[in-house]
Amino acid sequence: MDPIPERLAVKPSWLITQLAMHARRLVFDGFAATGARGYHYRILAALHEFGPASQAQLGRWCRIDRSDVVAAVNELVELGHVDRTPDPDHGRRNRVSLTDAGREQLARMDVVLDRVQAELLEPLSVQERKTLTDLLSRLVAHHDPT
Amino acid sequence: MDPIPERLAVKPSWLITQLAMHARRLVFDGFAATGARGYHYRILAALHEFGPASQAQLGRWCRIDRSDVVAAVNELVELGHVDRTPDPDHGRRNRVSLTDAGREQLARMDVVLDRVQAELLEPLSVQERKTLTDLLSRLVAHHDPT
DNA sequence: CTCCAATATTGGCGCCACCAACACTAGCCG
DNA sequence: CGGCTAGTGTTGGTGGCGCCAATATTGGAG
Repeated sequence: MDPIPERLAVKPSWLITQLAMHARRLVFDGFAATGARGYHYRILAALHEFGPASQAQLGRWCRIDRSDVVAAVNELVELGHVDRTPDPDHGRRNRVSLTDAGREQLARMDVVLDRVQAELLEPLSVQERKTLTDLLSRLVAHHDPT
Repeated sequence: MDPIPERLAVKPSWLITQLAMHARRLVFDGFAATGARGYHYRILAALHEFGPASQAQLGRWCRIDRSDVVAAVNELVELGHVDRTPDPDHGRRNRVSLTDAGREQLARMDVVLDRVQAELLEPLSVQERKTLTDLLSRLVAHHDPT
């Protein structure tokens, strides 16, 4: 019961945004236990992979607006997951770096996210998951000027 | 340049939410020309397909919270796209119905959305689009208890 | 030296989703 | 019939996410 209007149910843009909503809910609920949110994971992941960086660089890597990076880094500093120090070689620039606690938090969030992926794709076979990921990757790459 | 952290790029939940962001942007930009937004289209589509209904019913069909339906219907009434009249058979309930102007607006928005789908899926072949839509439909159905 | 690009920060906006509380109504069931 | 439960409309608030403008400051190019 409570069918979805055909006009919507048929449109890829609807399917994608609806599924994204379910995904965000799963991620949000999972992260809630760790006291974090999406922006935190993105920044921790970037720092872990690329090393210490300025906030502007983090924003470009994570697809987060500079002004939102400020707030997220504030929170991460407060939580002790990152350090923010002035860049010695560059007056105005900050140097954000991962702490040990941040690394641990990242590991915790990875566990959560693995569970979320499994739950999100539960109805699909391994082959289908691969197909879906491939198609999505191509679309994201196409729409991300990067 | 400005690569996406591997941890993110690999996760279906990231791909889906990122693609959803691009989709929402395309839809938003397209709808801007018509002076409407997503909620409006959903409600107009439901009214066109299922006929006049209460606000609570619209919310269930469109996956919109009751309180948000209030605001959206207010805007649609203001725009002259729907009528809101008290349900004669049911004291508290309203009866929301589509106007001629609403039907025309829905047609305009359909044109916009068709263009958006084409742009969104541009890199994919016809067969791939079908595959993607099928996979997404199954996932959405799985996560939508309704 | 001057001008331009980049950086950090503040403050604000909008969409979408969600929740709690209230007032009221309909319908059911004892 | 009376009272309770479920459903309805409405107000008001919260939060995540994405985005933009303005400001102050700094580095580097020309």
